[in-house]
Amino acid sequence: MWCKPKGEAKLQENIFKEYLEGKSIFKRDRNVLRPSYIPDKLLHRDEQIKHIASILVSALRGDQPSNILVFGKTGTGKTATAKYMGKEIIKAAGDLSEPLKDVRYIYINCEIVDTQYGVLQNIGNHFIEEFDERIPPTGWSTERVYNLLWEKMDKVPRVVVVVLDEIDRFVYKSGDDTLYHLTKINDDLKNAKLSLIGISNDLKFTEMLDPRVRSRLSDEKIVFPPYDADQLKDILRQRAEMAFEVGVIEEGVIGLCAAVEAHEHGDARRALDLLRVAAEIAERNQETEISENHVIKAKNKIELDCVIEAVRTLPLQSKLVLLAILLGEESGNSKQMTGDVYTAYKELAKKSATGILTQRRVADLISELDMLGLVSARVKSFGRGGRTREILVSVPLLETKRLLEKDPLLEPVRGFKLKLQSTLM
DNA sequence: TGTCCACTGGAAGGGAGGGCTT
DNA sequence: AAGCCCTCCCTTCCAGTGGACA
Repeated sequence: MWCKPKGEAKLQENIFKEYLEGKSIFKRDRNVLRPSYIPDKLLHRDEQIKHIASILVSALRGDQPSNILVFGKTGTGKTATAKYMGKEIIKAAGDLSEPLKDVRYIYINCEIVDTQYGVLQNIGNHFIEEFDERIPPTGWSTERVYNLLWEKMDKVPRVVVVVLDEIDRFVYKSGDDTLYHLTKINDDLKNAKLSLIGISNDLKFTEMLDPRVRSRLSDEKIVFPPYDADQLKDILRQRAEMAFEVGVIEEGVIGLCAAVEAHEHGDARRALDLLRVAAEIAERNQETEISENHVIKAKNKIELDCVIEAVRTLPLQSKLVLLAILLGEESGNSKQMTGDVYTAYKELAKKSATGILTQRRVADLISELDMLGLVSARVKSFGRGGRTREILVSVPLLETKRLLEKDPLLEPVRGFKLKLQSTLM
């Protein structure tokens, strides 16, 4: 039985009091500042919304809309628009005087569901009422899932729109077999019709597709350009009005948030995060106004939090590789090669009593660290010195090392120093 | 111009693990 | 319990690469 010590009970009673009693900066649900919130009106995306609507309207007539590929960098409103279109089309289908059409709009984030089986299972489970049971997360053959999905989907006349967000990730990871089957499924369906919307931030991914899939998938292409500073300002202002009381935001705060992100990426998602975190910092300090200073603090916090989260969630072997790179840098070798890192890694792996991976695998892990932005690894040729990656650390050395050494599994290598120095140059 | 280095990066496949069917 | 299927992580193999150097 767990008992509360008396003193602690008193502390717990009061611990939130000062924060609860302090006036909140937020008017209501602060989630309106989260990128996942879809407002009733999406700003500066009229053209794209109209274009998609002109294609999807076929669904409301019971016909198959053309497949669509949507391109644009992160934070340009692709996902928000896709979800918004989903809300609108379901609403429009419900408003039809003649309730003849069953329109389904299925959104799948391929960053989360990135296997062939997963995508088919996810679509299939949207027709749960027509199955006797759910399709299990694993265990069936992909063919079986596909056949069942096709059979159940085709039971009644309907139009199914499947949105595959981050479709490029899915193709890179699992190939285009599923897309081939999904784009071809209409040949076999008698009652239902399926159309696909692929969302990608990589314009080149279609090069990887089988030509048949490419031509079927990209009936229509829509590009989402990055927002400029003025557009970001409008978006921030729209959300700020929903989120904050009047007078909470100091003059210039929204402009600064927009300017920072417009300068770097034109990314609305990050601009909203910046504003939200700035507000949270102000609130935590029990201040009643959000100032430009809070925005600057928020920017630093977001950057550091990203690094901390990325490092913390790395698998053990990747942590060892990153630690090897940090230790190499610490020992004065600021431009390390794959060979240097592998030598250091082997020492660490030996000491930590984990299995030692091959150099081939470690090279892949270095690429992954590069993709996460924790290191910068560029392939460089040194002539007779060979061709290899030159690896530079992109994160604060000491903080990251300290963070890694906190991992209990890395306890055996805590305080480890490299004996070897690079022989390069 | 050919050689050489130290890899890179693609492909194939093994094995473990998780979950389902028979 | 055995067999099957899928995914993930990893190894092994090997052709290809870019630029310095002889």
